[in-house]
Amino acid sequence: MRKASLIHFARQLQVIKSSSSHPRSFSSSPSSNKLFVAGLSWSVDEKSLKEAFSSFGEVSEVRIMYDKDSGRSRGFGFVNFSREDEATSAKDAMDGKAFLGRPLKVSFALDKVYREPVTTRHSNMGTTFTRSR
DNA sequence: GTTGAGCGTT
Repeated sequence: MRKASLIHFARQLQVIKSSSSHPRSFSSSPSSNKLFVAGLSWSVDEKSLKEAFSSFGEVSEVRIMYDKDSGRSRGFGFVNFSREDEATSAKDAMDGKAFLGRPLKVSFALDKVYREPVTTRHSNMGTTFTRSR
């Protein structure tokens, strides 16, 4: 068994466990406090997005992806809430709603949170080869 | 001065 496979499998298990540990509050979707927000206007920054989502709960983190070259917004970002019900209500309220002229597309974010660095170790005689992705 | 579905950095 490879290490990367174990990590992937553990992440899958965590999603299933978080879903099955709350049988009653299961709203037919992998609930999370992280929201994926797309359909943003090009001129939307993090502060305006946070101001828009702060009315639904306590926003802990807001990140908008900007282009490395031009520095302009790529039109999507992420909003972190302190509670899952806040994120759920915010998604339910803001999804499909217009924001600065464009219809917003809000959904739960995927757990692309930790990307393991590409550690290519040339040990002696190929002792340890750690390839990720 | 542009574009328009999507799942991101340490």
